[in-house]
Amino acid sequence: MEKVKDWDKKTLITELTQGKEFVNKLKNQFDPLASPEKCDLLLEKILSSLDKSLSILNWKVFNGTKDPFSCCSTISDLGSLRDQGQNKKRKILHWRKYGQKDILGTNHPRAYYRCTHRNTQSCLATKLVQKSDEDPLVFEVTYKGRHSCKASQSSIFISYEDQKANCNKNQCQLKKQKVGNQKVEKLNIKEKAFPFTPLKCESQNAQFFANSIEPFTSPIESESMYLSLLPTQEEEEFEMGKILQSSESDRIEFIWTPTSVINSPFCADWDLSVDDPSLMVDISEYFT
DNA sequence: ATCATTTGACCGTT
DNA sequence: AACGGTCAAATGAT
Repeated sequence: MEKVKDWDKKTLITELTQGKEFVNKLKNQFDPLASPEKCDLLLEKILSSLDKSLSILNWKVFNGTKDPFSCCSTISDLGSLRDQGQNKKRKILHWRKYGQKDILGTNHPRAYYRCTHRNTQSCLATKLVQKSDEDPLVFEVTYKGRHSCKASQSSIFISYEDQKANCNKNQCQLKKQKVGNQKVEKLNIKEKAFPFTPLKCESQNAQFFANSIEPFTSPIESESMYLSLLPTQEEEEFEMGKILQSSESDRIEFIWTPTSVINSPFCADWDLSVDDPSLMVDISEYFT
């Protein structure tokens, strides 16, 4: 874990240093002979460095840690995550599995999850997780309903833009579509593209994905990852059971371009689960 | 002891 | 009857 922290810190310093260098270069471009293309390129690089740096810091912030370079975190005010660092207290996850089914015509079973606060706060959000038949590295996560629990009303979120930038570090695809007469969100996660790849990918972990991934309309904490984005106006209109007109144009699709996994500033953080036996579920056992 | 997961049973829909 | 979704007792983990 210490190595991860150091690595994380190094990444941040590297990014900021690079950014500074780009700014200096850009400064030198301010002569009448400099090409606008070169300036644009430098600007892009600067923005990229800043984005990456912010991603690191933002992750730390919304992960509830006081030390920006501390990997283990607590969101105690939400009563949702307990410190897993030194003491081995049980983590309270946001999702609880309540079933698993083999689905006709698919190669992998479908797992059913509901919000942990279903009974205590009548939160009816559920999600389904199923490994894709087309690409065994992809997990299809379908979200139904919105969270109404306290955690969902927390104000610990970062901005939409920052969150989206964070998501850019993952290779994922988010669709909003209709299943039956319900609108749901479908999130396809390519597990190999997950930023904790360098540390954790060998022990591919379905349970991890199932428990950690949030749709951006569900602003709640997650285990080791925070994909939640603040809901847009459009998302606000999206409610369970609310039947809206559906057409191809009605379907919203975000495709985030993959970025380097190894260089991702997120990488350092994904180690949270490494020492967590609850996350060490053999994926082959789970999905075959 | 408490909380989470597993898994067969059950139920509603088609 | 078959299927997908949920329940709940048994089991496992902390």
